[in-house]
Amino acid sequence: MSGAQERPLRADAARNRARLLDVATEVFTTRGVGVPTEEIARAAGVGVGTLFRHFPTKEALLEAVMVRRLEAIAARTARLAAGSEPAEAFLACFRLVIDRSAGRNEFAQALAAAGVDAHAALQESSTAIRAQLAELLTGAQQAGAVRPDLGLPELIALMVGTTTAMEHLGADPVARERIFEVVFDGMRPR
Amino acid sequence: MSGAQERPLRADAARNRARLLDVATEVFTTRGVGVPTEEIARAAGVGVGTLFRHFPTKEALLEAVMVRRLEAIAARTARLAAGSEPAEAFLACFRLVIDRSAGRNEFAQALAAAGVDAHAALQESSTAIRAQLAELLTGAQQAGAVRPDLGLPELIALMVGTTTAMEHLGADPVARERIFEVVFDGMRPR
Amino acid sequence: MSGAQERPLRADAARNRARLLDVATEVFTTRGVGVPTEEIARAAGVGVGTLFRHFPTKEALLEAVMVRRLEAIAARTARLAAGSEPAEAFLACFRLVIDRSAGRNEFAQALAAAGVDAHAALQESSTAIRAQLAELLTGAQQAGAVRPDLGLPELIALMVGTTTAMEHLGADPVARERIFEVVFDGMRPR
Amino acid sequence: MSGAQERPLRADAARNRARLLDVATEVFTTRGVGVPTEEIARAAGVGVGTLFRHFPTKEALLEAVMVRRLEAIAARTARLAAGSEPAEAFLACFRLVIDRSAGRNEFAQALAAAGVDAHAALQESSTAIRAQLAELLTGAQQAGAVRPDLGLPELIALMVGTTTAMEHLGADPVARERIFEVVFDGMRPR
DNA sequence: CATGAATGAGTATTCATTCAT
DNA sequence: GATGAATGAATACTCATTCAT
Repeated sequence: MSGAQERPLRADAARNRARLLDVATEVFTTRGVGVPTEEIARAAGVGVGTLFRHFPTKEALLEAVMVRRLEAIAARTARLAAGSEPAEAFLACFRLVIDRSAGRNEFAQALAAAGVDAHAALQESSTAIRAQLAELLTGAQQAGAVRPDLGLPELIALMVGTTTAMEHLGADPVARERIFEVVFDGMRPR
Repeated sequence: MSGAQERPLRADAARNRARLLDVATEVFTTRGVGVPTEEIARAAGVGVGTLFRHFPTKEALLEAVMVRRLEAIAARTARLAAGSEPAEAFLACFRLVIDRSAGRNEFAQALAAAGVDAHAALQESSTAIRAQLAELLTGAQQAGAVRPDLGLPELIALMVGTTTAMEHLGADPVARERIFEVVFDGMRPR
Repeated sequence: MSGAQERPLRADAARNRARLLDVATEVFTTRGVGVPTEEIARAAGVGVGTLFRHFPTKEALLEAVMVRRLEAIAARTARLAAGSEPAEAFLACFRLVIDRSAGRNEFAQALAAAGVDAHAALQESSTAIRAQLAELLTGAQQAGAVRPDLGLPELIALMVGTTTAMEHLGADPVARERIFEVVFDGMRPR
Repeated sequence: MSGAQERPLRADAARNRARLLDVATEVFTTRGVGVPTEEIARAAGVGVGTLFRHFPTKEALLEAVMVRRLEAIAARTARLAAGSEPAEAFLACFRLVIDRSAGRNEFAQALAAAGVDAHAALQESSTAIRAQLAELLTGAQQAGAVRPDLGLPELIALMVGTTTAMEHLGADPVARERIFEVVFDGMRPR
């Protein structure tokens, strides 16, 4: 499904790549994208050279992290869409995106920004998710569960906005749920 | 409450300070906080030395910019609160905060950062706004226009989130209005 | 005569700039262009930041060094051209270029390379010298002292080549003089 | 004279070594010595590891390339010396060296670097050529075709210089020939 | 033997901040 | 007070060389 032909990658190389991605995800998410590459490499237990062998640019690393996130979301979304009725699936997916996008805002924003600039891989997986979202949205609208005048751009904006809101709320589950209620109620037809 | 007594500041010094604040607001808002101090100074028509005389740190400059913004919002809010009935005032104020927070998100978020890390001056004006918002919120709730279980933290989170959402929508006024509708509808009692 | 309007430059700044140029000339000439910027800065008694304030790029520094050399050569050449008869002036100038171009070859080559790629300033002073050389060449040819079929490109190639030859000869003055004799004899009409 | 006894080298190993040398010659000549080892290995169709097994150092690779060149020149020179009269042989050999040294100058200069710093193998083949050149030179001088006061060092310097000159002239065959004429005329007894 | 992943010292450049003019 | 030159720590990225697979 991906256009590039990658050779299997040696066992240790694959492990390093994975560690790098994990560490980068954690670090970018909690401390922002300003963290030095060297620190990421150290945290992953490899030298900088290794980091740059796997990801030729810091930006490429960031992109890879986001692609992985987006793909995870897309996979879950697909499962949700398949297993429930439209309205439910739509809301479940909305929650999913919010939960998975948790972390530093500058980071989460890339979800939407992807559609605008971004490079190949990101573009691709971002497009995939957008398509899924569009379908879910239409389904929920046809089921009468969501206001029919809400477009995909607004939906994404609401998702990004909700993510940001959640970040500022911290962990309090009651408050978080209240935010979801407000947004979900607001999206219903009047 | 602040320990230092400020002497009146010479006329030209005051003018420089004001220009610096104006330019910094513009620059931080449109291009983010990553812009070099030197560039800000140049745009304001002064040397870097002057910038650092007025604001001992880049962070201090950023803070000053935000304080000014918050104070402007507070003033408007006060006027709104005085001149309209509670529910209307509440919504008008919500819009106001969103519109005035426009620009780079990292920036707008400082509103909420209040209790967390911010410095004295920011703390202070942020607290002032929070008080006003709390009052407006309570008023709107007593008037039956807003769900009674919505707390101040959730309100602020919604504001920050809405700001973010707006940023991602760009200028399209119809879409922006739709976001407002969703959030306002969602805040109403069920 | 130079197109850019430079303000006078503070005394210390001028001194630093000059030191930087001197050190860079020395270092590039004797050890090649691979020498780290930091070392050049240290040798000039300034921080790297200062180096980069004066020359925004390592390449810019190299260019400045060469421009200075070229300008020095051009000035001397002009004086030579004015004070002697064509044939003599031509040969004197040839010697001058060789002597002034001494140093690491990669470096000296830039003289000719200048006409090909190079940036504004270098281009300019390089063009100036080329014009002078062309005039001297023509004069010498009309005086019957140089083969008439020798063009400016060949002349410059011979200069660069002679410089290289001299480098490989070291300081032995007799051998050096013999090289000059060979080249000068060779340039005479047959 | 060299202490290590080399075992015959497996067929594929020999092939790899040869390919490496060919590629390195091509690459160093056309793009300079700054090209990364990895790229050379890739172009030769082997891994870096293999490159470093055959040549323990990048410098060693460079040296090997030059030795091969020098040996090729030496072989041709020997044939020339055997088959023509002294004066002709001398000039033909001069041309040969120039033509064979074509390419990046830093490269051609190794010829002269002989007595200065070079390592064993280079030293050796360089010395061999020098001996041949000395003989040819003497022959030409005895035949009255070359000024008798020209020593071997000057001859080599002239060769290196001529190579450099040629590089700066590009491909124009007429101009190149003119350079040869100048140098050859210049070398004649007065 | 071949491979290519890992390493990490080394390099150019930026930018907040200080201080001599 | 204002200026802008000087500073140097910090940072992304490269590349010769080593070594596990």
